[in-house]
Amino acid sequence: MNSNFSRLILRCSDPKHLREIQAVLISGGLLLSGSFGVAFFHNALIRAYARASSPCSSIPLFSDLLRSGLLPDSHTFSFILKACSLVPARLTGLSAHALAVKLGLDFDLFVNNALIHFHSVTGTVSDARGLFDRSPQRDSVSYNSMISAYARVGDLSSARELFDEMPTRDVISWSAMIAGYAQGGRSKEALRLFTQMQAEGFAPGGKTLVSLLAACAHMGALEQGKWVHGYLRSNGIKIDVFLGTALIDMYAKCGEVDLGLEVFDEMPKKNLMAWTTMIKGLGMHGRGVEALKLFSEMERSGVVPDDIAFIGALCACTHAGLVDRGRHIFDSMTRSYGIIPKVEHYGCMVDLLARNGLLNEAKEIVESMPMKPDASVWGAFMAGCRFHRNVELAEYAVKHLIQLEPDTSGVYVLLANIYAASGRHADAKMVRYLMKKKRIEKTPGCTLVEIQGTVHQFLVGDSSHPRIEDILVKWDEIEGQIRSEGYVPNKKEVLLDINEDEKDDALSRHSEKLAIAFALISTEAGATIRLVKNLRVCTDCHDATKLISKVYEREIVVRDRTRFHLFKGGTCTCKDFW
DNA sequence: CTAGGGTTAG
Repeated sequence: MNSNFSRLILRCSDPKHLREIQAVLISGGLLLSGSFGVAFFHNALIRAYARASSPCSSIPLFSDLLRSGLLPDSHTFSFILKACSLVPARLTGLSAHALAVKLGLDFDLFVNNALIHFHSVTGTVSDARGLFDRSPQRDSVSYNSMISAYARVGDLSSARELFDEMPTRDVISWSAMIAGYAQGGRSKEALRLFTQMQAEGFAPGGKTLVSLLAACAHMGALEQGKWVHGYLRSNGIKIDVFLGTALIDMYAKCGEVDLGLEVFDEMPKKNLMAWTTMIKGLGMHGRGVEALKLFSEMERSGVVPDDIAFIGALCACTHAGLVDRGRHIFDSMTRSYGIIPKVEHYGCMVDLLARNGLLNEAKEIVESMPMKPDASVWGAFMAGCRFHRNVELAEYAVKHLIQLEPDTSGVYVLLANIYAASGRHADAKMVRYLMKKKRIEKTPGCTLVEIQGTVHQFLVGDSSHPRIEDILVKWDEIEGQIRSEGYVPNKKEVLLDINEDEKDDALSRHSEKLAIAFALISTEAGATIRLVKNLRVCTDCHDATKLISKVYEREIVVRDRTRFHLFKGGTCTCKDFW
């Protein structure tokens, strides 16, 4: 009887069933009955709940146990620590730790590792490191916990140090390190480590591939991402919500939302994150109407949107110019769901209104919002002023921006561009002088392009690429071709006070132009070209790219800082609105 | 037996 019950408990992975079993035990008065001073079922339940990712149910059981005078064993401790790490519940975990010390329990490898993990999640990395260093013995689990602890706080060099020094690495060590690079935005290193992992004969699991897909999404590495998708299929790895969401995001960020939609439609279970990712993906591609349709569908299916989902919906309105829908959604956020708008939501509204030329309404929001507008709010406002060439309001915005972010180059560059575009060259000069004086450097424009699975990087004015000669020759040819289609270099936004020829030159060295020229000489006729930019695309490059798509009969997909542009036959899906 | 690695916004 006893052993049957505990076997049942330990085999059970569904919290609902566990609660049923618990109810039966309580009604039979068996829950706290123990043999040899140990509450048998009690311990088993604590373990099972922690394992079934229902940690909140473990903790009250533990408190019961302590009140009953029966003793937990050291296995129970590792599970209660796991539960406390998951919740997370630092105080309970600490008292458990103290109790274990008081009881003189055996701190074996399992308990020690659980402690390291607990402290790394609920305390500081250095707490965890202290435990790690003091442990009488360490195995790969201890190392792996420390690696992910460092990765979580972004200390990748410490993580890597441990990774390199550990005697034997397993799949999880590799996976933790790859995840660290992916989360820290160091996608190239994530990919490189993955290649190395495979070379050393480790087969990646679903969890590793989720991180890898995030890295692909970040870099716009479609070929790599597709390879992962193929790998999943050919190895029969089930696409759960995590993998599904990561795939959707990867396809969306690599310019193939429709492939993302296919994955989305095939997902049997969709959680909030999956919906949000799909909605945001459509929004980025300017497919706002579809995004909002999905948002309503999500609401109908009973998934309750959170603040982030609303940001997705509002962004979708912005990129598709749906002002009234945006206003309505902003209201319904509080009215229907009781979500109090955060700065970000006000930022979305300001963006939506300002981009659509409703500058005064946007200004009213900035001035009346219940919290202090942050740099992103002023930034959105200023971008709108710039787009609609309202120098006066832009200056007003910039005064606030410079106060909030006195060391960021973007503000100065935007202001100088506004002045230059409206012919106020003396003011533009003044801004540049300020930048020089404050030693603020302009963030260099950077474009990535994937050619046959390899990602190439171009910086503005960059001549480090091995084929730079060919690239420049090609650009001359391109420029000649598009000039005959009506291209006139748009020098308004070039802020350097150099002569006209040099301005042409500065423009022609923009990183996306170099990348496009390179893509044209290294891909077959008709192949789609995909670029990822770190900044917003400039007006001149946008005009040029439209014409290139027509003259060379290529589809060119450009991922901006915030959205996608699909150039085809001389037009762009953003409808010149970004 | 038990412990360690995962996805979205700005």
